[in-house]
Amino acid sequence: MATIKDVAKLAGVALSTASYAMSGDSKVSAKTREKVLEAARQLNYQKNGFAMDLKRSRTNTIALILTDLSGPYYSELIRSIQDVALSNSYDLIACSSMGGKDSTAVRFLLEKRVDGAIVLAHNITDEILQAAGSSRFPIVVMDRLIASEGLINVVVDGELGGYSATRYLIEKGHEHIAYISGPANSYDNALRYKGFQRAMQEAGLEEKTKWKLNGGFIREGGYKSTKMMLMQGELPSAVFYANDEMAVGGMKALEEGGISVPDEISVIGFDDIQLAEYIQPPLTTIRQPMYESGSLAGHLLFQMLNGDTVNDFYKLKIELVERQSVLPRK
Amino acid sequence: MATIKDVAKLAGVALSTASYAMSGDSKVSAKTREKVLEAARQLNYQKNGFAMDLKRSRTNTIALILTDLSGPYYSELIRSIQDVALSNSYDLIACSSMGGKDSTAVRFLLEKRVDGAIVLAHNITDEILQAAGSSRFPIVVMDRLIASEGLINVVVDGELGGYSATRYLIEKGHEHIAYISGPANSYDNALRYKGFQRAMQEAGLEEKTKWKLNGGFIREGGYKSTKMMLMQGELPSAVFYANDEMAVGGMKALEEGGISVPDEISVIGFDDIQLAEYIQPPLTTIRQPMYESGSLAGHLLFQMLNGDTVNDFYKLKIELVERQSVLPRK
DNA sequence: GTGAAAGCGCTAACAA
DNA sequence: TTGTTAGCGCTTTCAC
Repeated sequence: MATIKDVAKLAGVALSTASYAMSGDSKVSAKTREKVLEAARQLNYQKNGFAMDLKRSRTNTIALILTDLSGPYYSELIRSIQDVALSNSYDLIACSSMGGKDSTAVRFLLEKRVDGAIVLAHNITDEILQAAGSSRFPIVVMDRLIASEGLINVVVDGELGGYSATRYLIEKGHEHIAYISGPANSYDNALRYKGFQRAMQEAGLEEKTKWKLNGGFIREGGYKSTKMMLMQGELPSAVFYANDEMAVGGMKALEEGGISVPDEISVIGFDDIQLAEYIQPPLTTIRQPMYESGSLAGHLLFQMLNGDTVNDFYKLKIELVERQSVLPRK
Repeated sequence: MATIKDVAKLAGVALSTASYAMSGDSKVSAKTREKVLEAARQLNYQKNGFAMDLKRSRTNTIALILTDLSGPYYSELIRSIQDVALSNSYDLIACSSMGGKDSTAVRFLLEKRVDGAIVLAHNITDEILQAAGSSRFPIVVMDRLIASEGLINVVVDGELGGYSATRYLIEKGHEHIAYISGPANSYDNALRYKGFQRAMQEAGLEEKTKWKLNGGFIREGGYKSTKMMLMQGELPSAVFYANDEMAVGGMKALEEGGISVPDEISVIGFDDIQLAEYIQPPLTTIRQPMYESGSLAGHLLFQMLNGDTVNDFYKLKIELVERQSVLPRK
């Protein structure tokens, strides 16, 4: 691989002149620049990114860290952050936190291979985030509340979401409501559940433990826990799935069990994933403002990168999307 | 930010000893190592990734380059590559080629910020790929045929796919078939169209230019071109959308136009995206072996990284997924 | 087992 | 305008 040294030698100029010429510095004469560029072309020269970053100690890149790159849920979020990054002429890379402590994500965070990060990955521990974040390395955290230097929180009001979903069911006359939950350690799930409880208590409704099942936020989990609920005999009149993926799995289980949605049982989800609109019946759900929150996260990150001070906590509102999976109880 | 130098000083050892101690080299005594580790802890030391990469001239990272990170289509592909990377204990980052020449993707490729790449991004030009690829920087290209040192091709048999889809329609008795195409410059689209033409010619069927419309591979495009087709009056008995996204858009247009699928018009797609199964009616389509091709691409990349020689061309077979959007012509 | 020193490829301050 | 040179932070050879 040719280095800038080779280029300089071939062009018959000093190292620095070659460097200046290639970065378009105005102090090199047009003639010299052309000579250098020609030499670079001949040698098929490509600058070494690391050397540059090392020298500059800036990468012009931010990272988006997700639990699982292949998850289809985040596409709007990614898009919004991509837009912000692009308009700030920063590069964006996405990396997965699969692998926990040894993941790509953690290395990027700890070894400062980027200038800042947006994190939405519950398997990255608070300790790592706290160790990584600083005023010189801002991190926007979107999946939990955590306070530390350089960390700022952008979250969606999950409690209100859980409350609204439950309230909506109650207003439709439902009294027996099941809650299919996400993973026990999930902050998001905890919030949604808290909202669920608040609405239930407020309405003087009883929450049955046999109708609280764990679906781990995945489709398969929603399917299995619904099957289990079916086997228990008595059915609730409505089910609140703590996310849409589980609702999709659950509706499949219901269908297989010959239970019609929404005639015999009402279903509400959470997230408003793309599928929600297309599934049969279209799923009533709580929409998370993905684009907005991603956009906000991105803007905040760049403000911090520019040395501006910003608040360290932002909470976004949710919105109920009424479709056809909920019917008033007869 | 503390450097290894600070750590060494605090621990009272030489720079190199500190380095050895932290990388777990066996020649440092346990006592010295402990001293160093303690100092590192005190200083909250984190190694600088770039300096390491620069020195090592290896990054242990591969990149997956996609046109648009937010596209939901690739989730299986990403998953498979993620799996392979993880099992080779390599890091994987995903970056977008949005922004063309100035995109993150191009910088990563040209500046060798990773050890190798898998590319599925039609807006990266052949020239860039050819300039970037070499035996020391392998690239697996999945969206076109291109020969150059260090480049290997993994493609899906799009021509056969286009042929099979069309053939299937013809066997169901359809004679008037529209083709909604992808972007003009898309290699994938060209292939699918070629297959379409072959099947039509073979069957002695005439291809009408008014039934060849461009939908740009996006949902909106499928919607618009279908609207346009509707306005033209005469309808084909079947439509071959060159990808599922366009089919989704198209089916919406058809529904709005009061045309029933599949009773009045049959529809076939290409890709087998997740939605295909859930849309009404479920979409008959050509499945691309996403997981398999991603897995293959990953394995090949690592073989090249290990210095093995591999063939430079692989073609994977497609598969027709029969659902309910096609009916025999009455 | 430990330390001194070279150098990865680049940028930028300084000198000429 | 051009050239010389000092590092950026790290790994690794080589001498002790």
